[in-house]
Amino acid sequence: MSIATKRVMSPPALSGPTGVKSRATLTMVAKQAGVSPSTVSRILNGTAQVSEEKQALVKAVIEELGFRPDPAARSLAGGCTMSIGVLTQFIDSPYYGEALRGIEDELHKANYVPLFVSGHWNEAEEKNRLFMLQERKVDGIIVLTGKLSDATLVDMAAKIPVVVTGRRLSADGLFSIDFDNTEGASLAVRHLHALGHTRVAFISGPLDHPDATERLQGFKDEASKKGMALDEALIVYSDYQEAGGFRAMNTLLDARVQFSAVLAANDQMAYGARLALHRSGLRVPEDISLIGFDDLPHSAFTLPPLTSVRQSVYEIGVSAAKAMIDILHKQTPPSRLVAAELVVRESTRINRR
Amino acid sequence: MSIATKRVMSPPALSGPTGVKSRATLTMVAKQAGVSPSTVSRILNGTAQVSEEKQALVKAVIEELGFRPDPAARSLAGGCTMSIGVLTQFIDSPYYGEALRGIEDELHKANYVPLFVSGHWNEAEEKNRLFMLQERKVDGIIVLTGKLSDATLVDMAAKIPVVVTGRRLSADGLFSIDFDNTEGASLAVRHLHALGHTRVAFISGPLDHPDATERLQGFKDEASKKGMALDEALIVYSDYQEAGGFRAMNTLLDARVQFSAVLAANDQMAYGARLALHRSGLRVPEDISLIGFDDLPHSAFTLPPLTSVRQSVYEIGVSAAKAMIDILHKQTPPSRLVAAELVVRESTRINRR
DNA sequence: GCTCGTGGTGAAATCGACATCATGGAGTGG
DNA sequence: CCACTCCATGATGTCGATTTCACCACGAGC
Repeated sequence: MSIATKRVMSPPALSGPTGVKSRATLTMVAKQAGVSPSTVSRILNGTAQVSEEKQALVKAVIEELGFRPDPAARSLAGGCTMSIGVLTQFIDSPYYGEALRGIEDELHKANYVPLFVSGHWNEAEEKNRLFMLQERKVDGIIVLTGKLSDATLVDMAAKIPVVVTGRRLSADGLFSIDFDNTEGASLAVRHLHALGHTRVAFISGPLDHPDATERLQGFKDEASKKGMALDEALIVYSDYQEAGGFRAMNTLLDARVQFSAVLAANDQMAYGARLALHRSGLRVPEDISLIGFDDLPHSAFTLPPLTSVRQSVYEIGVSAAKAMIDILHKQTPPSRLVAAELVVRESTRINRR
Repeated sequence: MSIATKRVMSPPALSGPTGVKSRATLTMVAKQAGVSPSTVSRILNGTAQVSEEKQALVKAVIEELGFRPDPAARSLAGGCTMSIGVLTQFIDSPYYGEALRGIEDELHKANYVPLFVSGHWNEAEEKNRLFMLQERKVDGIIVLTGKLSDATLVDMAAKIPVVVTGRRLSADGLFSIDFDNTEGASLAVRHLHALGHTRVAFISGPLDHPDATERLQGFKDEASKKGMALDEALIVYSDYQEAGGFRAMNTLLDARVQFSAVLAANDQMAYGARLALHRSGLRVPEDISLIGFDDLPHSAFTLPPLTSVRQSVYEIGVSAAKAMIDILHKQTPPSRLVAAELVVRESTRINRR
């Protein structure tokens, strides 16, 4: 209805930075340059050889007309859409947020556009969104962790390039980027051990998150290696959220378990735990040492600034995007296992007890 | 997970474990139902009247084949793409993040898909991204604040529905949703005044953000109305970031200005300020009261939990999305001015001095 | 009784780019 | 000098949906 009216106002070209673009079409470029549309297309995609002069000529015309191929038309005709689907879990997650930024920045450099969708840690929803992405003909899909089975991903990779973070997986058209979660947890435990802590509590993430189990494993392994206490009472399970960390800390406190340090499986839970500690009159780090995991940007500003295991999530995002571009360019991306690093701030201290 | 096979039928129409499904096309539906493609299209978009029986028949076939119209083809043919462009500033901003979630949730209900792009508080970049969005033929655009001129937005609204937050603006095809920033700041000042604070410092956001100037204005107005101190030395300008709040607090402290309370123009700066206060041996709230603005989810877990001016950013997102859907349905969205509300926690207290 | 809408429908053109195929001329080899 | 390959390039069909136009039947109006 209103669509009919809209179409009329195109011709008068106002191609300046003001932004009103009368879309130039490939055909217009062709006519203007005195060649056939096929030739223009060929130049655009480098599909076949074209003489130097025409090439230059056409490029000039493209520039002049400010022509940009229509993604929809491209997609229809079977070409690429220059867009990459990105499955995250919650669009406002402080953790994955950084990865999204990395992806966006990197993709933009290569002229690709990300399409962000959220799976909300729900397998059915993730599948659904992935399906939508394919429906929208994205050229590739980046999956940030999630609950999908490996098989699902491998299957999908047969049809479309996939890059997945948070697992170690390899298949045709599939590339994965993993963090060293176990090593990260070990790092934290070693730090605590060096400070003389022998009884440290662990607030775990939900075990249906693969990274949560890895972090837990890392904690257990290193603790037992160092001969530290490892009773079940020292471990509580929570949900990776602030409120969950708060509750977890309280159950730990209520159980009257003895410990001089706490390792939280992510920073958000550490924040909550820290508040719970405060409510119980326990000081950090004087009475209890506290370590987080992820080193969210905010952790440098908590009270006290939080010691945390750092994995540059931004870098993960960048790497994932780069890997995707590589795959799209038919190159094999270099394998990357993002290393963990301990950022020591002020929430940990020597055990005086 | 083995149940997954049965669960998928109407919405995603995923096929067997292989996942590969040769997309049913409109033409296939038409043939299968024994009608012409035109008729199917008409039923799909309600473009014209179709007899009851054919309508039912075709709908059945669509269901059976799991047909979903191809967005690209639709877009090409001039129909709608069922996608809405969303311009945010940083994809990982804790503030806008909530709005994005609201938008995503609401849009999804109406079967629309958001396309998130970031402007990075850079006018040229914002224009550029907006341009890309139009190129991708989104059906509408939601702009979260940003630095674009009102004129730019109004111009754009002539071509495509626009919903913008953070300003009060009205034009054809343009709808705006604003928070009551001034009122929010007033609220905070009144609270402080009631607690007996007469000298309160203000850490402002960058003045090229319209909301920052409004918050500053609200602070000034209410402070003078209550006859509170208002020397220039009490006001410092920063960048809405944690680190900026930290620096701002320090300049305030270094300048040896007298004050018993601090109002930060957003929570992130309040976090930074709080750390700076701690570094100087000042306690919150015993020595200094502190109020933030935005009430980020995290603020309930800071030490002490932060009193803050709440504006449900999630709601803003939802409202923006709803308004967009309304416009797209040719209805006039109800005007909404999101009210501010003070969440009193533990960072403020009676002034004893 | 004959025209004039009008509601229901199909045929065909179109959107913008890509891919296949056809063509004509330039370059080799026998 | 003819045949044959090898370009560069143009013509044409295709992707999947929308939309315009033409058409047919059926009542109503004069």
